[in-house]
Amino acid sequence: MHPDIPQPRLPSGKENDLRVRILLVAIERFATHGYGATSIRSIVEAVGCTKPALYYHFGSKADLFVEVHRAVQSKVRKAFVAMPQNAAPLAERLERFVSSLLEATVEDPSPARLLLTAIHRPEQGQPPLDLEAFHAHNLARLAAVLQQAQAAGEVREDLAAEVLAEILLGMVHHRALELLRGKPLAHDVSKQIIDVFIHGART
Amino acid sequence: MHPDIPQPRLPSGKENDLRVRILLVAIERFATHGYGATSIRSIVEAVGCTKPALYYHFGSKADLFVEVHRAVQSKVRKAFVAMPQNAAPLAERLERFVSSLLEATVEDPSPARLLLTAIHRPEQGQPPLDLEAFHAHNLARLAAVLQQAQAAGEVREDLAAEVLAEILLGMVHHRALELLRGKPLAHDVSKQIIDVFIHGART
DNA sequence: TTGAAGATACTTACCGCTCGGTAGGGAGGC
DNA sequence: GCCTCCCTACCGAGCGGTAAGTATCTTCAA
Repeated sequence: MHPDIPQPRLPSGKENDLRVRILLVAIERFATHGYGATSIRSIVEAVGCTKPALYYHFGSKADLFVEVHRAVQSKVRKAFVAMPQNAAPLAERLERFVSSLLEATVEDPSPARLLLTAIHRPEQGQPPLDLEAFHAHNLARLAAVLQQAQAAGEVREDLAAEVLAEILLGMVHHRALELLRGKPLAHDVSKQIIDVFIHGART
Repeated sequence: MHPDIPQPRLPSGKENDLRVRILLVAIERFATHGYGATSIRSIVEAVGCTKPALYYHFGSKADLFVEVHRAVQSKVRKAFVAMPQNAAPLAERLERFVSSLLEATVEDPSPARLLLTAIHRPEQGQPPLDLEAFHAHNLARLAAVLQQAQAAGEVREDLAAEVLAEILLGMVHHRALELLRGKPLAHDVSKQIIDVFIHGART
């Protein structure tokens, strides 16, 4: 009835305002500084609330971290799921896939930072996350596309599709890591990566 | 003059026994847990000395960390320097290079862990290390080999040698990261990587 | 229509612990 | 007597987490 009144309390109105704000700040902080080096104090200071407010919505630092990962994983998973539905030629499918991952990282580096760190550099004391399953799922998606290309005679069959998928994902991960370090993307970087992956470095 | 006398003090005799022991433990700890999560207390406990003993030999935690990196970088640099002197065919040179890096990592994962972490996940609060220069130097070594192969007509020239070197190094870094996560090396993994790098995934 | 009960969503103020680092002293060789 | 090398004992700061109180909204009996 009075839509522009401050509406000081309650979830219903704007979907748990403070909880969402904490989560967004936490994503950025955990992504930038890691688990151990991110203090609850720094989060609540950035949000503009107090510690018990945070502990009211998230039971502990570990719980908050798990929640952060849950939010980010579901977002990234979509890029991997969307790929196989594309019906274009192999090179173009792979190129779009790589491009979508890299450009999403340019727009918002936090998910990539969070996931790559959690996979390659889990910290002691941080809660377990089962990224193995997440990683395996994404790898399987990519491998399925390559296997399909193997069946069509476009891709060599002496190496398993999983091995090839692992190699390609390695190229992408590495380029993403370089991007996170600050190296800007050339406009045709996805094309370059896929071209080398498919045709190799030979003449 | 008295080379085999115990000589309980002073650097000369056994090269500063305690200092070396601290350094070795610190390499392993910093590599395993990172800078922030490694406490001086845990190091001296593992070594079997006290904090002031450590602070006597290394002025601060940051200084110790820099010293650790200095020791490790000079070790790894050798693998990159040794490669170009090899006069075998391209595929074999690259394969040996990859193989030497990966197998050194199996023997002692600390250097790889330390360097890859410092490059991809520097922590706030940790001292600056100028890994940019280290990374650029290693990349240039690899690029030089590829440029030589380009001149010999073995490698495509539409992509710069640096771009190809970056891609290959990405494949190696990624495989090393997987190794550090626990995925064991297949006996022919270096061959697979180089084969895909040179010939691509196509049929 | 009201007003007490209760749930919700926070606040201020504190706790115990671990951290990097140090003051000051002592043992032993030159 | 001095220098090297290392010890015991301590410091202030920052950490994750909490006890206890408070303002606001919801519910429902009188």
